[in-house]
This record gives sequence, C-alpha cells and structure tokens, in this order.
Amino acid sequence: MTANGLHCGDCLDVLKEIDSNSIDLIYLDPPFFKQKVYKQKTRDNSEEYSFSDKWKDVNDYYLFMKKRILECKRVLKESGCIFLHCDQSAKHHLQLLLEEVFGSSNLRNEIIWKYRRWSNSKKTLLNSHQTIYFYSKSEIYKFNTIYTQYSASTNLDQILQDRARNENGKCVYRTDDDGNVILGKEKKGVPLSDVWDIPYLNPKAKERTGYPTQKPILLLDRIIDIATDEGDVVLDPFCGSGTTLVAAQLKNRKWIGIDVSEKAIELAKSRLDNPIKTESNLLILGEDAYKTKDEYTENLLNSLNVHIVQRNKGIDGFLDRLFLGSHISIRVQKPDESFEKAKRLLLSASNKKNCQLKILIVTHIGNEDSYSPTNVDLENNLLVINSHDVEINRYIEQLSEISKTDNIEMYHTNSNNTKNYQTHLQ
Amino acid sequence: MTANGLHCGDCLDVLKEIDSNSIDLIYLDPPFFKQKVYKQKTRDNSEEYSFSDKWKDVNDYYLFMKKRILECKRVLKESGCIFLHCDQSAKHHLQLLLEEVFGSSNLRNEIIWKYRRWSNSKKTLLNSHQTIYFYSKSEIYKFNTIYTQYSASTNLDQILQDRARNENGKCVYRTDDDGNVILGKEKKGVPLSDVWDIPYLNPKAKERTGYPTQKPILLLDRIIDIATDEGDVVLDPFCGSGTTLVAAQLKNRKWIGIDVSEKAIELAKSRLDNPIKTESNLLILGEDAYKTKDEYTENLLNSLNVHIVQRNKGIDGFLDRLFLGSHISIRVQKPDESFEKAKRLLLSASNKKNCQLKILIVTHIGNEDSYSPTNVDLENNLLVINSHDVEINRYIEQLSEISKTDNIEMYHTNSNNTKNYQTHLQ
DNA sequence: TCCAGAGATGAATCCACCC
DNA sequence: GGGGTGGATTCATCTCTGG
Repeated sequence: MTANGLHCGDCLDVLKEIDSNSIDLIYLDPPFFKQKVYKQKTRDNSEEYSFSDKWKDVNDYYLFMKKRILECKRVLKESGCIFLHCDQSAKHHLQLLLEEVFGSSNLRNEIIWKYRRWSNSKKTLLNSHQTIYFYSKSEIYKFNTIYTQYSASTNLDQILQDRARNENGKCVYRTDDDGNVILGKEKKGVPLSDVWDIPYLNPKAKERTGYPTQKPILLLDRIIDIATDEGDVVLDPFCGSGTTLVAAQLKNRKWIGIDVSEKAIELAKSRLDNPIKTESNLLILGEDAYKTKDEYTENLLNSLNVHIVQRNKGIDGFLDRLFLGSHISIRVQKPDESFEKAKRLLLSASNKKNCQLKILIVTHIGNEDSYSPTNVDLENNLLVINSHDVEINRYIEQLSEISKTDNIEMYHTNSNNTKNYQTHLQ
Repeated sequence: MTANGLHCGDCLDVLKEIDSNSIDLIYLDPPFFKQKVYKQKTRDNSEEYSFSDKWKDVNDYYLFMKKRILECKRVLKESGCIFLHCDQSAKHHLQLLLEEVFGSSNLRNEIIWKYRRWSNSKKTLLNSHQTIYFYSKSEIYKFNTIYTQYSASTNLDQILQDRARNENGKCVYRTDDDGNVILGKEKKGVPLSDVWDIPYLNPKAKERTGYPTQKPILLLDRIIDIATDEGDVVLDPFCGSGTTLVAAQLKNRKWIGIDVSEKAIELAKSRLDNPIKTESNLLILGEDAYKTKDEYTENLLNSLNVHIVQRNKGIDGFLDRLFLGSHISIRVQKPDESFEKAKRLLLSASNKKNCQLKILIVTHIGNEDSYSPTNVDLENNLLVINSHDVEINRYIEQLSEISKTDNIEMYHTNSNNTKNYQTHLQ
C-alpha cells in the first residue's frame, strides 16, 4: 500500500494491508464510548453525517480498540509515534490499553488540549479540555522540539545573561573584568508545554464541514510538527472528515486515511482537493488584542462586580444585576475624555441596548466640571460617581486648605502627641 | 472524634476512629511509590521481569490506597466530595480505583492544574500539569458554582438579548410584536473551567520551605470554596505540612489532618497555631508569595494610585503623595471584617508608622453601620470612603424604593419612550 | 422512573454595513 | 472603497420539563 490514499472500511481490515514498520506518525480520534449516535447536518442541510458510538459494555469497546491498536503498533516504524485523542468517558481505559500495548516506559506525554467554549450553567466545573496520549514505539523516536515565546512575566535579562556559580556555589551573573554583564548565548524560547491552548473550532469557522467531532487543523499541525519531517507518512485510522490528512498535505507529509463511512471518505476527498484552514485570529493576535481598555480602566472595572464589555464604544461593562428589568450599563471616563463626551457615549450606547439606568465613573475633574460627590442626572437616569482617586484628592485638598488657614501644625514625629484638626467637609 | 485536630499515624487507623457520614470534603495528595518502581527498574534490565515486578508494586499500591479510599468514602457525608491529587505515574490506576469505589457516574470533574515551570528541554514536551479527580459520594452533593469573567472575545452586549429558535431551528434574537428587542435575564458570568492556571510555588520559596510537595494555597482555596460552606469539615489524610488545614482555617472551615510523619505534624501544628507569626516563617513563605491580599482587595488597590504594602496587618498601601509631610495610609475593608475591626487595625498600624491621615474604604455595609456617602472621623484623622459597589448599591436601593412608592413604571420595551423618574437622593 | 425534546448557553468567526 | 465596528450565527453541552 502506497501513501496518500483514502480507504473506506473497517480500519482493522485496512491496517492489515499496510506494511510493518512503514508509518512515522499515527493520530487516532476513535469513538469515545459515549454510548450514543452522533448526527450532524451541514449548514445548508444538504448532507447528514453520523456515526455510532454505542457498545455492549466497556469490555466490548476495549477489545475493539485493542485489536486495532495492536495493528497500529505493527505498522509504525521503530522511530514512530502514536497520538491518541481521548475524552473523559474512556480515557483511563484507553490509557491502560496503550500501556499494555506500548509499555508504560514509552508514554512520552499526556497532552492536555485546553480551550474555551460556549457553556451553560451546570453543577460541575465547565468541561473544557481533552486529553491526547503520546506514546512512542521505542526508546529512540523522532521528536522535533518546538519553542514558544517567553511569557510576559519572564525577566528576559535574566535569561539572556550568562550565569556561573560563585565560590559559595550560588548562581550569579557572569561579568567581565570591568564588571560588565556578559550576555549569554541566544535562547530559543521556552520548550512547548504539554498543555495546549488552541481555540475550539468555532461554530462559525469556515473550516467546519458539518462532520461531528471535527478537530481544528491547528491541533494536528502541532502534532505533525512534533513527530514528523517533510515526506514522512502520517496515518489516521478513524479519519472522519479528514482533518489529519489535510494538515499533513499542507505540511508536505504523505498520508493514509481510513474510515468506515463512505460519506466521510467523500467529504475528506473533497476537503483534500480544496483545503480550507482557519487561521485563528485569537491565536494570532492573542487574547490581549481583544482588550481595548487602558490599564486604569481595566483595574477599576475589575474592582467592581461588573461584566466587562470589550466591543462597545460607549459601554465598558454591565452590572450583574438588573434594575427594574433592564441591564445597568457602566462607563469609566477615559483620561483624554471630557465629562460631557463620556456621558454622551454612554447614553447613546445604552439607549440602543435599552438600559434604563446608567452609571458613569468620573476619573478626573476638568475646569468646566462642577464638584459634587455623587449625583443623579434625572433627565437621563444617569448616576455619576467620583472615582476613589477623585474623592480622595478632593478631601485632601479641602483639608490642606483648612490646615493652611488655621495654621495647624500637622506633622508629628511623636505619635503620642497627635493633634486633631477640626474641619467641615461638604 | 471532633473537628480541628491533628493526628499522627497511618491514616487507615485514624480514619477508623472517625464517625461515618461526618465529613464534607476530603482532599488527598497521597504518596506514590515512585522510588521503589524506579529502583527496581534500574536494577534489572529484563523487560519481562521489571514489568511484572512493577505490576506487583502497583498492585500493592492499589491495595494500600483502596483500603484508605474506602474508609474515606465511609466518613464522607452523603453530600460530601473527594478531591484526589494524582501524580502522573499513578493517575490512571487511581482513577480506576476511584471509579471502583465511588462509581463512574460520580466522577464530577477531571481538574487539570496547569502551571509554568522552568526546565531544560528534553526529548518530550515540557510537563506542566497535574490532575485532580473530583468525585462526589452521591448524586446530590454540595457544589458552589464559581463564576468568572466572560472572554474578551465575547460580544457580551449582544448576548444580553433574549434568544429563541425560529421554524428552521436557527437561533434568532427574540423580539416582541412591535419588533423591539426583548432583554435577557441577569448574567452571572462564565462558570469556572476545569483547567486551572495557578502558579507553582516559586523555586525560591520552595527552596526555603524544604517542602517540595507543598501545594499552593490558592489551589486549596478554590477546592474549599467549591465544595464547602463556612463551618463545614475538611479532612486531609496525608496532610504533610498542613497547607489544606491552613487554607481551611483561614476560610473558617473545621479541619482534621492526618500524617504518618511526626515532623510533618509538628510543622503543621506550628503553622496552624499561629499562621502569621510562626517563628520558622519559612513555612509560610510559599503561601505568602501568592496570597497576601484577596483578589477583591488587590483589584481595588490596583485601581488607585497607591503603593501596595504586602506584609502589614493593618495597612494595605500608601498613597503616592504625602499629607503635610507624612504618609497617607489606606486600608480596604475585608469581606469577613466589620467596620470597627477594619478601623481599629488601620488606626493602630498607622499610628506606628506616624501616618497623620488614614483612609478606609468600606466594601460592605453591616447592620450596625450607618449610611453616609463619605465622612471624616475627626478624632482620628480618618477619611472613610464607600467603595463604588457600596455606593452603587445604595443608590439603586434608594431608586427602587422611590419607584415602588411612586408606582413608576420603569420597564419599557420601546426605547423611544423612556420615562424619567424624579427623585431626591441624600 | 425514565426518556425525548426543547431551551439556555458563550465563544469567536464571518460578514453586512458604516463612514 | 477599504478599514473598522458591531450584529448574526451555531455547537462531540447540559438542565429542565412533560408525558
């Protein structure tokens, strides 16, 4: 059997046709023992894809998988690796199986694929990860180390400086004879962790085919990068809509795909002819790119019980409670913004969202604005609150005025002799 | 056996002394006999021998754990939960054990604790997570949902609208007969995910405590928040230096700790007797590094122009300006703290530091406290400011009162027809 | 008591619409 | 028009309800 082929049938049968020691990487996304049938229609309702994940019992499932995993091991090269995608329901059974077949010493990593996803309230923590077991066939296996960016909190100087141990065995930065720090060799970055933060294939993504359980190409990209070089052979015995094969093709690897469903094979074929890969904006830009607020505003909002809104020009957040049936919007006055402008933006955005009550937090007092601790704009149902900073400054100014006019000595080095000042605050 | 006790001995023996159905939460971080397995593997190169030998060990371990887990189940209340912290090498065996004892339907979550770690690259991905299994004793169990912020990429302002499905099963925004938007209900936020990003004890702190397996207190905080209320009983059968118990104590939970090591019990005792002043403050350094201010206080302080002070019981920070030559101290009232207590702590600490002017931010209003927007305690030169939350709640309550008494209809589906309300705020 | 179906759900891409 | 703003869309879910 030569590479780059799609095969329809039980992967046990097809695997038997494949030569021993011929495959570099196997990725499996087998049925998960969910005891249900998966059905999904394409967006235009033209096609329905389904597969059954129902079993007599765990043993039935275990045996089914064992036969196929054993064949997988046979066809792998000695330097080959297998990545098995699991979910909660069967993962410990699958890991036991892999341990039995490949040996516990060949477990290289337990990879956690972590993502955020549409949610719902439920009486547990929100399930937002899946597990991929990474085993090698032998001690000597292909592994391309991937480096990632240093985290923002990392002190780069620390990394780039050369280090040595001093006479006490302590770690110090190496300096030259004049006491200047010697820069160390160029660092490549942090080796990739076993927890992968890759966005879940968004419901709206073009990449979606309508096939259930479809995985993002980005996930497979990473696996292929780690375990293969160009020209190597990638095998997916449960290929479904063919994500693995598309990723392999785009990276110039050879591929073999197997699936029992004729429809799946057809779909995979058409995807391979015209591969669409959604480059995740989120991944490219990073989550911070979506955060449009300055640090001060962000901090202030965080100190309140509000839900922060990122994509609205007028509203910075909503309180987590309603007022007479409608949401309460909130805005923090921006540094370069007059009171009037802040108010205008908040009111017009709130109007669109049917917010009855609005809250504006004043962060600086311009010349034209009048002092008043808190006030309500009755015409607009707008509550205006001074920020703590504004409040504090206001009082301190008043106190300073008073102490000046009264010529009170306020500074004491002896705390037992504290004088009090009498004052009237508005 | 009553709560709040440290017991030295094999937890199997001690557990037998504990009443059935008496514990709300059990957290275990059991040892795994890595060493034994490791040694035996290096001693003998015969694959078969080491395999079977290893199995013998794992079975021993399995039996050892099973006896203890069974006792754990017995002492748990029907509504109780168990959180088992697993080492990589034993995790699937431990999960099988838990499945056997508690039943697979009582697995609530597989929690991934993810952290960043320094390491040289080896020929695998960088191992940077651990697993915690969360089982309940029965279908009906205590679970406090924790809500987090929405993702930055969420269009929060639009998902506040109510939705429905149209005749094609597609999701649409719901409108009334006039075509106006219908608002959704109050939003609480996103339920906490099962992947937790909590920093590992930093190497320095770890070095000093000498307790390599000590878990960050934030991790225990979260578990205790999820599974217990105040006054509930927390049990840690392998308590080590007592992190679980310290966390429980700080959160006003009762606790029982067990460990075989007399030294560990002694250390735990000294931490619990006086968690702040412990002479060997090495023990609290790890915790100190990550937990000094609770999150709310931290956020509030960040929104002010203050220098945050970490290790002062009375003062949270200083303003970056002076008042008549002396520093201005500031404190945020803590959630569990009365106004009087907060004031006392701030004043006594400020007195020591010779602060003339002190600022106290009130974060919640108790029954005994009087309402007033801002006031100055002239006797103590203390400025008292309500937090924004307090201020907002105060106003909304007043508004609600007014709208009730005046029988004003505040809810409009037509935004062009917004009624204003006339009110007088104090 | 169980099972099927509907409703609620937030993430994040896509795309219509706006200057 | 093109670059940006903001509205529409939909899911390897989960709870709840009704029969």
